[in-house]
Amino acid sequence: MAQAVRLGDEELTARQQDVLDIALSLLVEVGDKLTMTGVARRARCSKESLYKWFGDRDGLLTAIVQWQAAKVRSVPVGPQRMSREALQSHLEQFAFDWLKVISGDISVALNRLAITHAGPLSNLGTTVLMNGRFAVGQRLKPLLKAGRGAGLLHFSDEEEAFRTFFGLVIKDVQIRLLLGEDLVLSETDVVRDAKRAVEQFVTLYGVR
Amino acid sequence: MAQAVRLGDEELTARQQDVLDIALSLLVEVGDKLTMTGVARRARCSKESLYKWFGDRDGLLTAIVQWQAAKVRSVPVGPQRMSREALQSHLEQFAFDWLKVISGDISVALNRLAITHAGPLSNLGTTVLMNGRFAVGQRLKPLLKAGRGAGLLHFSDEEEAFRTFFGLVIKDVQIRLLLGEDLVLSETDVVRDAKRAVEQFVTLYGVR
DNA sequence: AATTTACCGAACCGTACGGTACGGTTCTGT
DNA sequence: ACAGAACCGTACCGTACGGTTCGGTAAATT
Repeated sequence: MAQAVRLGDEELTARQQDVLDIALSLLVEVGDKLTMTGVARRARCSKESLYKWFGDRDGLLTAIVQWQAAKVRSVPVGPQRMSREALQSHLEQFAFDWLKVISGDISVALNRLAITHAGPLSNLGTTVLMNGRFAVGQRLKPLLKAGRGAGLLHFSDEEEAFRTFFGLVIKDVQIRLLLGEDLVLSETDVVRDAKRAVEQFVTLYGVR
Repeated sequence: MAQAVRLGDEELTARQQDVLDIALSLLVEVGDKLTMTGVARRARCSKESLYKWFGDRDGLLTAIVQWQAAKVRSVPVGPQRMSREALQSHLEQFAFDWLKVISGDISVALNRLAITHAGPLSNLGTTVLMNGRFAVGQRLKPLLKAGRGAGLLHFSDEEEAFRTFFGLVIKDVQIRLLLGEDLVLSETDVVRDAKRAVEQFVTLYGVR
C-alpha cells in the first residue's frame, strides 16, 4: 500500500492525490463543465474508481477543494518582537502573497465552483470560506495583535481591523476576476498595490 | 399591441417584462437550477413563447440581467457646490445604498449567475460588471471630483480613489454572501458600516 | 499455484433538461 | 363577423451526463 495522507476524516493514497491534482487542473480549464467522464479520461482511471474513492460528483469536488486547501496552509507568523519596519514588511509580504493567490487561476476556479454550488445543499461554499477568508484572518490577526502589543497599531476590534485590511488589499480585484474580466496583474502591479494597501492601513490604524 | 419598452436593441412588451420579473424572482429562489420549463410554468406562458422572445436559455438569462439593470439606473449626482458636510453626507448615502444593493437577494443571485457562466462564451459576466461595478464608478467619480474641486479631497488618480472606496465599503461582504454565508445585515449595521467606511475614506483622501 | 484485491475500459441505464412541433384558444384589427 | 396573429399547454425528441454493471488484467496476498 502506498503512502497515505490524512485529509479530514479520509486518507488519500498517492494515486488519489495525483487524480485530484489532475482533476484540479482540468477544473481550471473547463470550469463548471467538469464531468466525471472527463476526469476519468484525463487521469486515465475508471469512473468506477472515482465513485469508489469519492462517493459521488459532489464528493469529488469537495475533495478537490480540501486537497488544494491542505496544500496552501503556510507557516504562521510568531508574535515576536516587532519593530515598525518589521511590521510593515510583514504586512506587505502578507498582502502580496494574498493578492497573488486571489488572482491566480486556481483560486478563481475554486471560488467560481463554490459560488456556483453555494446553498444549503452543498458545503463547498463553507469550505472555501473557511480555508480562504477565515484561514487568512486566523493568520493575520496574530500579526495585528503583535503590532498592537508593540504599540505600533491601535484598534479595539481585531475582526474589524482585519476586514478593513481585506478591503484595502483585495478591493475589486476578486469580483472582477470572478466575473470573467481579463485582468492581468503583473508582478510589479501586485507589489505596488500591496505596498499602497499597507500604507493606507497603517494610516488608518497606525500609532503616531 | 401593448406598450413596448426599448432595452438594448430589443423592445419588450408589458407581457415580456412581466415574464422577466417572474423569471427573476424564480432565479432568486432556485439559483442556477432555473429551468425553461420552470419559468414557463411560473409565468403561465408557453416554452415556445420563451424561445420566440428570447432565442435560447442564454438569451433569457441575459434579458433578465439587462432588465434588472435597466430598473436600477438612478439619478446621477450633479457637481454642485460642495460643503464638507454635504460631501460626507453624499458619500454616506452612496455607501449605504450600495451596501444595501450588494447584500440584497437579487444582487447575490445575479452575480452568482454571472459568475457561474463567466467566460469567453457568455457575456453575462461583462454585463453584470458593466452595470454593477462600472456603473457605480461612473456615478461616484463625479462626486469625488466635485469634492476635489471644492478642495475637500486630494487624489491624483480618481480610478484608484474609487477602488479604495470600493474596498472600504464592500470589504468581505460580497464574497461571503456569494459563497453562501448566512450573513444578516440589519439596517443599523449597514448605516454604521457605511459611516465608518466614509470616515476611513476621508481620513485617507480628505484635505486637512 | 490459487485466490483475493484493486483497477481499467467500455458498455449500459435513467433522468433531467434544452429545444421543437402541434393542436386548441384568445386576442386584435378590419 | 371573420381572418390571422399571438399565445397557451402539452407531448415529444435528442443529448449530455451522473451513476452502475461487468468482463478483463495485473499485482499482491495466502
